[in-house]
Amino acid sequence: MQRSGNINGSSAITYRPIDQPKEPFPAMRMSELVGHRYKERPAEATLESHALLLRGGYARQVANGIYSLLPAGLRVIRKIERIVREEMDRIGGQEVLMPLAQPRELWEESGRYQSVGPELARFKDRAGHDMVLAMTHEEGVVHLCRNEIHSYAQLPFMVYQIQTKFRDEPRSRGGLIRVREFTMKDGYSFHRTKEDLESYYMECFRAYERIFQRAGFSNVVAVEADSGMMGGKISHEFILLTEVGEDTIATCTETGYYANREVATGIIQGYAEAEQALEKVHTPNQKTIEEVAAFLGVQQHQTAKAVFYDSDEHGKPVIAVIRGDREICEPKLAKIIRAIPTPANDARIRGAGGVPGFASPLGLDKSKWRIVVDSTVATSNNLVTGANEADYHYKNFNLSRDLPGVETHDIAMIADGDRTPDDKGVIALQRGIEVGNIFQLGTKYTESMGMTYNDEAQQKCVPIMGCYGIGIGRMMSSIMEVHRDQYGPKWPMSVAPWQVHLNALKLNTPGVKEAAEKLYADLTAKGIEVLFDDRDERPGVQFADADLLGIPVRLIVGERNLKEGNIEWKRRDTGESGVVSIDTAIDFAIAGIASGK
RNA sequence: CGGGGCGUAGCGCAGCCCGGUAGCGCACCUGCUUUGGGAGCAGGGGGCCGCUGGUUCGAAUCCAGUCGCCCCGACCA
Repeated sequence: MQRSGNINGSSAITYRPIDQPKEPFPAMRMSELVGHRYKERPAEATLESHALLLRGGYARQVANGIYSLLPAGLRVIRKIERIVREEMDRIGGQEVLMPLAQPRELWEESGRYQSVGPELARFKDRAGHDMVLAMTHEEGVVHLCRNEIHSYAQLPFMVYQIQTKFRDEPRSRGGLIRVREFTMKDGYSFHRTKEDLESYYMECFRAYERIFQRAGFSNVVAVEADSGMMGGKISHEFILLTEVGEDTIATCTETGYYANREVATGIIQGYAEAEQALEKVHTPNQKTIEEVAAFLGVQQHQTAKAVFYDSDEHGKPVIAVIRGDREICEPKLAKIIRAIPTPANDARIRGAGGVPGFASPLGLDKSKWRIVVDSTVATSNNLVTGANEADYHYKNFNLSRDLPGVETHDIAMIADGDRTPDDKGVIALQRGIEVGNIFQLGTKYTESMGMTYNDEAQQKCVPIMGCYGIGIGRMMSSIMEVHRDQYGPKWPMSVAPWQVHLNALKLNTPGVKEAAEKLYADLTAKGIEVLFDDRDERPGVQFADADLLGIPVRLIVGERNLKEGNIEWKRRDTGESGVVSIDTAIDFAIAGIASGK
């Protein structure tokens, strides 16, 4: 299979089919399974998936945001990885493996040794060399590839890995959803042209849709995102919409608009009215928007508030102005001032002539301040704003009249009920978990790290990069969060740690053990991934454990049905159950597995 | 980094105010009885009461410090 859109004579990436037979994971006996399950909910778990992760014997915490995986958990992880590998291979990815520990020099080449904060773990090796633990592998991949690629004929290509990352997050939480050490699939593609990157980016986009669909997610949406510290322009996050998510997403099902709240734009209602004369009013000790609005008897949207930040890119203090009923979206502001907005302290504000609590862009020395006004202030009239004088505000501030020519941008945080950018729908905010992301990176890393190739005219060119991440452990916890009931997870067949859970009840009654052992042997011989509960446990214990292990198909050998030559079956997902003749049980299991659920 | 909470057996917790040398449930081990949704009885093992220092005749308990974990916020591919 060849990808269409062969650009500028460059060779395309060769896609590979994925229909090779899969090696089954080993069958095993529950009496030998390492990792116990328990009844009591762990105190530290706040999310259901976190509680089940621990209760089901999938993982154990070692330190804050650092986990070990037990066999049951690792099997789920391996299944997820298998799906990811197949889809990455299918779009022509080649698997590589780069180190977690890397020398400082590599990160100085890209500039990130300085630009990234304390979440980049740094240490010295025994020889005193500065080292880092990679939090992502752009540096690693450029280092790896820059000496392998010399000609345009070698582009494009994509390499990927499934490797540990370490990020010293200020705060991890939620089981495997947000951790410091985690496994990520990260892929990197290299292209000659922007167009080639864009077309491959879309291929990867579609591969991601297949991955999430195969892993059992029905409501993952791709949203426009902020590329943040990664650099680059276009990026998408794949967000699983769920109430327990940490990210907030602006969504509109009517128009299909989806964007991370950090970058979401929309149409915010304006309040236009006839301009009235500017008037200074005494507002003793009324500092917050709530206080001022109440004191003057106006709505919050009839005010403008000023928020101070330290230094734009030129070191000037920043005053951001927005209508009083709205919040500033700091990532948007960051792009405009080309610096991370950090709130300014009072001394800094006063030092430049501002009056905290009664601040306003009116009357500020424009040579000392970077003034950025949000569009909401432009679309409303007669606002109340500070007078830059203690205990005084102005009424009837009108931007175009009173502060003509000031820098006006969209720096507002979008809210429930705003109109979509095309004005055809209404935005609703939803919570979600970011399970993957893709970036059109550009040349940030290839350029800074000196990766070049020769084109047809012997000219040195810099490859254009894309990068593509998926959090493997985060996917596992997210699947558990979505597919579960009060008793445990309900693993989709594609990621289930085992395909069939075989119970033997009253193991020591005549015939039961023999029948179950034979079924276990036959299932195993057919290449079915079966977990055989061969313990002489009471039925309640066995069933509770089976629920916590969440295996899709359960087969129960018990005295009661065995008399008729039958065994019972039960589906973990639907709760359906029935009996089937022991002679056809294997075909029944195979059919259940083949149904893919 | 700011605010709050908690560290006592593998897990969940009581005891701490009011100081006297540690207890309950689950789990684990032995025996008997049980066996289709986390059984019953009997017996048993397991604790530097997070760590360090102080007060005291005596500290799980009071005081100081320190480390760790959890939650909220800030932060964040």
